[in-house]
Amino acid sequence: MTRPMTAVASDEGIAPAILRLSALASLDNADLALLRNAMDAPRIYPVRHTFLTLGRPIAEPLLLLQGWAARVRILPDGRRQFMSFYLPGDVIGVSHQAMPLASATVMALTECTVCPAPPAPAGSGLAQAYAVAEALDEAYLLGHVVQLGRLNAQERISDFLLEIYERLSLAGLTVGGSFEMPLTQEMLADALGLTPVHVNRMIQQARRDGELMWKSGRVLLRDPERTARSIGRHSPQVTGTAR
Amino acid sequence: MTRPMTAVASDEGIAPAILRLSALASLDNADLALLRNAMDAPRIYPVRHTFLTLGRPIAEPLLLLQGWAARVRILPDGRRQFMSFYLPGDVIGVSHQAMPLASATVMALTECTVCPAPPAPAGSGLAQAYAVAEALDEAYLLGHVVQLGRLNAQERISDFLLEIYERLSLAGLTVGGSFEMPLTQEMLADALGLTPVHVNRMIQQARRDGELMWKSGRVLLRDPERTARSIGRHSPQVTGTAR
DNA sequence: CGCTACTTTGATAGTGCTCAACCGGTGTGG
DNA sequence: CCACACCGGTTGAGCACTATCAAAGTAGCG
Repeated sequence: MTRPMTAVASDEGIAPAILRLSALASLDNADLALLRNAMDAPRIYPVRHTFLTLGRPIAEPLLLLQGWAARVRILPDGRRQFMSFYLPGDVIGVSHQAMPLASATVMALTECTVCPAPPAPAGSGLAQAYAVAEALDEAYLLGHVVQLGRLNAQERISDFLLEIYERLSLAGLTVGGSFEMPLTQEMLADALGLTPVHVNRMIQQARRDGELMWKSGRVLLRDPERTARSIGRHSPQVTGTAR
Repeated sequence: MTRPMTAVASDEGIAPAILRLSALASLDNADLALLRNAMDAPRIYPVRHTFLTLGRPIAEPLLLLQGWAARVRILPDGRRQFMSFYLPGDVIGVSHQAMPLASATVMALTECTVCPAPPAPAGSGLAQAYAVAEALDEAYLLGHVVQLGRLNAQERISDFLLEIYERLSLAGLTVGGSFEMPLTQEMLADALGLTPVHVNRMIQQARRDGELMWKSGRVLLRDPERTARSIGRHSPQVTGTAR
């Protein structure tokens, strides 16, 4: 457990989160006020900070403003598996239980800026946004199961990058087909159930195939549409209204 | 879509579901009355019935009384992946959205008896039971990701059978270390991200190792504790109170 | 400038896949 | 009552994908 630093959040830091939540449901001024208010108390945590620990109580849900975090499980022999990722605008630690215990450990993969997720009034747009976010979360988790179970290495990497691309787009964090990718190839391997070496080789092949560019923490997908079609990817759709 | 048959549910049909829910939270007489009442209108669906279809609206949550169902995804080229299983006492199609769309297709793997899941009064034991059930569901899904990502074939099979054993125990559906396993090896393969042939070989090896017996739809785990230890399995724990 | 962390490369091994065939039980119809 | 079909389980041979081990290259950073 590490201590937060008090943050002087610049506007560009919190915009993605608001943008993302707005994309999930229409937020009115009251909702936005709640969010802005909560964001007045941002906290910054360093890499490897543990937000939640498997089996320990969940204090309060957090809204991720900046950075990446992930649900992770470490096996006794050291094998590691990332189960899902949290990007700006995602909510960490929602539960509908009275005394919830964390169903997984959540760890900061980069420096992370967070704030408490403001409780949403029943029926509000914000409540709806939370619900959609939760449903999306599950949809991505289901997608991850399919990835691991039935896609080969090449397909897993493409599918993963497409998912991230799509999610970051909702938060306005993509420029053209490109976005920041703070994960190392080793982390990617631990998300995709592969070894770092093999991930490296498949990425190089994708590069040779002109599918993507990947340099110094930034990924450019040459033709997301085509790639998506080639691996039969279809994006989660969990609400009748949004998008 | 197939038509339900009207059922004359015998008591042994609904007991497992009540047992399971009671194991998740303490239900009072009002809760039990709600359940018993809902169970008065059981419906029986044949194998391969589709309860929910990916992207289509969810009508009402269902309580599974008898049989097995699963969330499944079929890829364009025919590859199939089971993402999670529903056993007696599980609730199919919970959502916190206003107009929820199914995040996956749910299909009956055996003949299934279901009834509408009675709406739970806020704060009731039943509501708590639903919440815990939902959390458990997610915990098992996370476990599935780890299985697929970081366990080898042998470990996946053991882990899967242990999970099923544990879940059926909650519903009182195990006798000693044995329980009914209606899945074919092919379905198991589609759950574990393997081929049927390889599943077969690994099962035979487990048999030779004296780890399990598997005959005519019934599995006996010789020493669940030892097996669990050997693969470092630890059971989900998502509530401070129950169990 | 020298760490350190990350990426890249090579050689070899092994787990799990593919294809193909056979076996055994069960249910059905002649 | 037997023939046949069907489904699920079993077996064998060969191969491909991915892992493993080891080492070298590269980039950021104090």
